[in-house]
Amino acid sequence: MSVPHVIQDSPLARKLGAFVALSDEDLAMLDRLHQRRRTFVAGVDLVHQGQANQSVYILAKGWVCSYKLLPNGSRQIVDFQIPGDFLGLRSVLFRTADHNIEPVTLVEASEVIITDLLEAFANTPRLATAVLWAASRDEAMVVEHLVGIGRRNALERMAHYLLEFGARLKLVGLSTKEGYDCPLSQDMLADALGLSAVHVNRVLRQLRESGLLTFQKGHVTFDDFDGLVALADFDKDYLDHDGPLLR
Amino acid sequence: MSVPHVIQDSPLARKLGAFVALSDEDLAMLDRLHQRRRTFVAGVDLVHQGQANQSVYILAKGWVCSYKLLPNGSRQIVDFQIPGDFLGLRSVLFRTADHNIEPVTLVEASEVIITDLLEAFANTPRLATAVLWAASRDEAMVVEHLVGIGRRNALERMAHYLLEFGARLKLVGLSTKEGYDCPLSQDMLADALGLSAVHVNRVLRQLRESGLLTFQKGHVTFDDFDGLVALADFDKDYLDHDGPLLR
DNA sequence: AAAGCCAACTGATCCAGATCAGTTTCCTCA
DNA sequence: TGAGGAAACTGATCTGGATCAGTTGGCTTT
Repeated sequence: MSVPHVIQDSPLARKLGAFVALSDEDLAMLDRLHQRRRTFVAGVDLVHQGQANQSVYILAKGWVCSYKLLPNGSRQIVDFQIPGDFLGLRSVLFRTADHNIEPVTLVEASEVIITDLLEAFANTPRLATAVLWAASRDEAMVVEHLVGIGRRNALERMAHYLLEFGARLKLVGLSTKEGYDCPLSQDMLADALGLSAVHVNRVLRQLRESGLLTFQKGHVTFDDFDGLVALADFDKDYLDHDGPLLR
Repeated sequence: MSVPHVIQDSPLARKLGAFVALSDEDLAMLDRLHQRRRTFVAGVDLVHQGQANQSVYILAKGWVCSYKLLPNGSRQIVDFQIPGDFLGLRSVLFRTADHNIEPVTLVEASEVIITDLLEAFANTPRLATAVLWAASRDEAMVVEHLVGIGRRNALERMAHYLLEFGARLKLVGLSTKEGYDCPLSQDMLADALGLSAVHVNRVLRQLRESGLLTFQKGHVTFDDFDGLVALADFDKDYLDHDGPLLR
């Protein structure tokens, strides 16, 4: 299909395209999946524990978080989703039904009926491969998160986490070496990193005062990128190795 | 196939059978996958970070752990595998290549060539479904582990973790309400739970002295199962809900 | 322009768990 | 049978981060 046409430029297309060369058909298919656009306001749960969904969402704009509540009142945020990420992909494939999903900001997402998705996969296997690759990358991030909470101190943990967002956002064109916009409150960071909000505040100050990064007014600025990478022992490659084995 | 035959009773067959009614064909297929039996000695890495494998293993006997090393010398154990679990399933499907795998004990496992596995899946879709279900359950356990490290104190964390092993082992007939054999050293528990070995020791003593559980000489005994469940806020169901959505 | 709110920010104090520096127990093997 | 080694176990001390109890600053609402 060398007929010139408008190239789709959704965050998802960007992300997948960074690892698999997508054909025009693939792009067209992605486009079709983006039909029914929906909007969600911040703070209202999208998915509750135990809910069995019949559709997936592709995040186009805004941030979302997945968390679990403990009966002692505390909350652990397992992951954040940013534009280009799938919401609920896993809980559609399986009855995972295990955590809540809540928009952090005003969110725009495309609803995809599960059958449409499966059909798309059947017709464009390369797309399916790319999506599976993305899913496995998400899982690697959860593991890295686990390692961070288990064996890194607060400073390293924060540095690593904020660098990781940088890498993820860069893939969808929302971050540069300089920094990125980040709508997370210190409370949310605390619940993600297993820290108290008070300590998050101090750690952020410490990072700022040592000239490594500044997180203020919803914006993260890398003041000394290499210094941060060294402090956090951040492996720039782990989020973008060369794609899946299956082809 | 109502012809009487010897029913296969590998741990994997047991585990999968607990959630999906496997036909005789399914069982026969599982049997065939168990052909090439191999043995591994404790302590020698099975898979190193970055290694791309062409085969999977089905654990038949012994325990294995998956861990990551940090440059500061500490180790975070991400997960343990017990009989009936797959080793390296994920890193075959994708170039995940992200953590090391090391036998904790003498291990017996069946090597399965990736192509054989995929063929098996194609021929016995019910089996494929069951395996996917098991994989998603593994992922849920990693998330639960993350939550534990992030938001539970040492005592709850330990109680929860040991209860989880109980539930997993029960599925393959290696645990009862009374307890189970557990080959893990206090060091390994420490690296899994994000604690120091010294503290693991004290926590274990505390559990013993409060009459909840005894972990001695490689054996875990539940002295007060309900008390433990209450302390750990353990959801007995989360490891055995009713199976996958896909059929 | 005052009232109300929420997130960011602070200082003071506390404590769970780390670290250090051992001792004890048990198991193996020469 | 006794020497060596690895886990298990201990007491003493230290500390990273939690908790408590606020204040400050910026934004909305009326």
